[in-house]
Amino acid sequence: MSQKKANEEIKNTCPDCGSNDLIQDNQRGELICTNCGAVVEDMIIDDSPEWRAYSSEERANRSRVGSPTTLTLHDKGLSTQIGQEDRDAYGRKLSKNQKYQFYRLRKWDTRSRIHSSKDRNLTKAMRELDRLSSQLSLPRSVKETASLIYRKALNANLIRGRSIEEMIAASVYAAARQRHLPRTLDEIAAETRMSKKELGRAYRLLLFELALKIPLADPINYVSRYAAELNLSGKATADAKQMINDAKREKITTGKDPVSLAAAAIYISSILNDEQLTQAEIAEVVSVTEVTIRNRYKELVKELDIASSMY
DNA sequence: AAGACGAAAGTGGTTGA
DNA sequence: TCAACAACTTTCGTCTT
Repeated sequence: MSQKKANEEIKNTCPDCGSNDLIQDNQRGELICTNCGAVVEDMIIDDSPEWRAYSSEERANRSRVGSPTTLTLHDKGLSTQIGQEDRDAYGRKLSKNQKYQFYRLRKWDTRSRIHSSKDRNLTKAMRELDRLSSQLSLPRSVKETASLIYRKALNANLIRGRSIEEMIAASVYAAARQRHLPRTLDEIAAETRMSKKELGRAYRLLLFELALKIPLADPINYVSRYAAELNLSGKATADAKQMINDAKREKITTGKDPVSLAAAAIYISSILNDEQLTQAEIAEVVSVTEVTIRNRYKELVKELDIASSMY
């Protein structure tokens, strides 16, 4: 029971919302509130046992049972289910009477599991989240974060009157940015049935109502992504990032679409490193116009005195 | 002929009176 | 609520390689 002891040092209520519903994420070393998504504690130590078993008896005693809980299932993956087989534990067929009993049990088991409208909503929402995040090939961390944001929105009664799809998409957008793997509004809108405009509106609602703290989209994150897509060398990618940093220092990044800045930096860097990409190629994969890339890159060249290193 | 260039006109969103 | 505005887009004719 030395494990219990270690855990007593750790908080068990969320300072943000007072919920006791905290889960420990040992991969990231964080204690997270499942109600509002706040990180209650970080840098915690994974004290789950690394058990060894020397006999089958020990193994039976020490096995850990069940799958890890996950926020992407509406009940966090904790529920039990009554099996569909009409047989008892010994594999014998059930009598007619028993069969009927089990039918009713199953029915009520399902009903109680998915009973509240919130739960029903979440069930649908998590399915949609699954679909969307795999379409966008988003990693698990983003998915979990999106799920947290959505739960928070649900608790704040922001979903009623709006479509689940809409709010899930907005949550995904927010989560991707929070995790520094931004997807553009366009990319997400393309995978859903709504416009960039509607998505943006839903996202702003989330931002405002939930007071989410989301870092401004950093062009550097887009540089990594798009440079990889354009097969730019590591050196050229690093140069492009450096360029963005210089641009930030020169105050010329505010108000500009971070995507177009990334595009311009990639363009310049590709030329400087003898890996010349055409404006059209870049425009294609980052989905801004050539004209915009031109404008941005002219500006960068001028403000950062890049011309001198070109000749 | 492909790519780069930039002018002109239009769009959607933000800001400030 | 309206007008001004900045960023971005679309389109297109022209220059450069």
